Amino acid sequence: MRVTIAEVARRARVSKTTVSRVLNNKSDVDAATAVRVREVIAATGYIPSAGAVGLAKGRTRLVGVLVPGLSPAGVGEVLQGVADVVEESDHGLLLSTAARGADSLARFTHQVRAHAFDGLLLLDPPPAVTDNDALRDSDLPVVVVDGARSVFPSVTGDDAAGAAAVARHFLARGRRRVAVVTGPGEDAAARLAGFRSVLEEAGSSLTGDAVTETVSTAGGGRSAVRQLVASGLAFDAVFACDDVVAAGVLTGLREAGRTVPEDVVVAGFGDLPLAVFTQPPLTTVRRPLRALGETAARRLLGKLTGDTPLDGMTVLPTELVVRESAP
Amino acid sequence: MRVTIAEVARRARVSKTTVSRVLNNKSDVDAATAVRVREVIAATGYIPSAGAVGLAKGRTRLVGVLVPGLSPAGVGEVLQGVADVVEESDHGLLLSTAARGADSLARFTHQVRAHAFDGLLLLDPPPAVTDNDALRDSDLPVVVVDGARSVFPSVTGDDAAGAAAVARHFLARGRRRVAVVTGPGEDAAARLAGFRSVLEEAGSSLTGDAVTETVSTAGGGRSAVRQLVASGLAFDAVFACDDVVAAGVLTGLREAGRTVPEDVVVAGFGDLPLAVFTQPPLTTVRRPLRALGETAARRLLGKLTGDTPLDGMTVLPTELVVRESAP
DNA sequence: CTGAAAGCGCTTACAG
DNA sequence: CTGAAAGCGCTTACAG
Repeated sequence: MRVTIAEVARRARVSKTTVSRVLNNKSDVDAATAVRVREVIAATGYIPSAGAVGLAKGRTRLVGVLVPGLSPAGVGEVLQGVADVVEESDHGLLLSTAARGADSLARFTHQVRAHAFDGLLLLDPPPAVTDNDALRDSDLPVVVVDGARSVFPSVTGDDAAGAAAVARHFLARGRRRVAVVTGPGEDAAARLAGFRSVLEEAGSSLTGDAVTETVSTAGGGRSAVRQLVASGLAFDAVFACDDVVAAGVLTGLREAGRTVPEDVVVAGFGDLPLAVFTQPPLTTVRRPLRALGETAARRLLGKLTGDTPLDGMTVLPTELVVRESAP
Repeated sequence: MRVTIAEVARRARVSKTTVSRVLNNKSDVDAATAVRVREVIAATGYIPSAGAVGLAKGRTRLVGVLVPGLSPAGVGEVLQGVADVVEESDHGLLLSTAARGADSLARFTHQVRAHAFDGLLLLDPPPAVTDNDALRDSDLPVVVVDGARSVFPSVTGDDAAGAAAVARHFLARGRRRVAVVTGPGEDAAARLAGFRSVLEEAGSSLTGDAVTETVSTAGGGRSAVRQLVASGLAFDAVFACDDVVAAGVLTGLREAGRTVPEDVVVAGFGDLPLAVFTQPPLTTVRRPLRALGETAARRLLGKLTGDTPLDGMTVLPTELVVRESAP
């Protein structure tokens, strides 16, 4: 049989109220009484029921996390950062996935309405989530990681600065005929913008031909290079807005008989695990994935446990990682 | 103000009992009454408090999942499989990490004792977890994924068969002088055993010199090759018990001036995302990661929602994936 | 310093 | 078919 607060109270010959006081470290308990209660707690291995405490206190000590999916590279790292902070604060992590579209959204909305958690972390949320009525109506504390133009407080990496660092690196190495392979979405757009700004400052510029938009896969990078080569455009550097795409670019260049980094230097974005395994290894931009998760979680918990107000956007620095693809 | 069952009852002019009946789809409710109650529920957007339901029913509708960490390759895939099944069954997923050693374990034990979830999934759990007293004492349903010799019901991949397939592939290609780079741990041992058994059946065998144990990193694979080359052993094939190690083996061979796959063929294990990005891409063994998660979750939920008994070990097939490193 | 009682928001016998 | 009451296991005014 499960031991309850009533059982502890009986054994310690006090009321449940007093046991509760000891449990919650309230003052106003006689030292000797407290000791006795603690002894009984230790002897019985009593742990308060999370559910009952939650109901009585009106909070769950649970933090919800909504992720786009668990397999995409990077999600695990961010989540690890979140978990580290949340676990340390003695909260639980309730994980939800947005992988199944409308169905996922319905489930998620339900959880919000059911008060399944005290606070919420949104990883790269789709608009359907951030515009969600249930979420807006609730006064649930929310922090977004990597959500573009979100109405909620957010934490993100300085991707534009990272892309700018790549551009500067290219220029410093004397590469002037630069091509870009970009993906769909706002993240890629922000990177492209950061990259372009440096080029323009330097009096160089990116012509329309030099920018290829493709899908964010290795296949996309490879065919973008084929297209670039076929167009006859001369280029001695390629910036891909994503490491996976960059890996495809490497393959495409190899097939086209161009050497890397001699003929063409290549840089990616993200510093995914694969970046060190390509041939040659990729120069890329590291996003502080773990720190993004940690920071977001810390801000949320600050709101939950203290009263740190929640607003604005935190931007974490990115870092240029130089490897052989663009030394 | 939050709308409660009492409020719904008041508006529908029935008792809370009746609202509860409608909520839980009990029969014995007048059709017209049920309609009226449902209308009020819809109008108010009422959702039962997860905490209160949990307390009253004695279950949380939460499934706990303990992972070794979120960044290691493969964990995300398994977790995705788990999430798909758990979310579909209308349960929540309470995620815990074993990344912080004793501290993590204490937290985890606490959750078990606090009845924070109705059932538990353990991913590649350390002995400290499976031997945990709190866990054994509780009658919590548990399913283990990839736990060697676990006392709990488990789901795992047929690694030995996968390794055997690699050995057969090598032999079929006429490679007789085979070396193995293995890691620490029982997983690696199982793979080595499967590999070795095929070789012995074929009258070939693996001498002590041909087996190098190293750490499970690219650096480990690289130095293992250096060592192998330095030893003067002749070899025309390398089986690495892990893709990351295999990637290091590739590097080591390149440095030693051996071509892959001409001089030496190489196979890894795991089919991690990086396997397609190495040069040449890796022949390897695919473990059914997502299916492992799905199967484990399905078994656990079968126990929770139905009464499917829980025992024994489910072994899922692995698959040889042939790429250019060992065509 | 301590306890009886009410309350958190539900569900479940029990009685009708 | 329906409701009053007790109960799930805690916490929190309130009174002493």
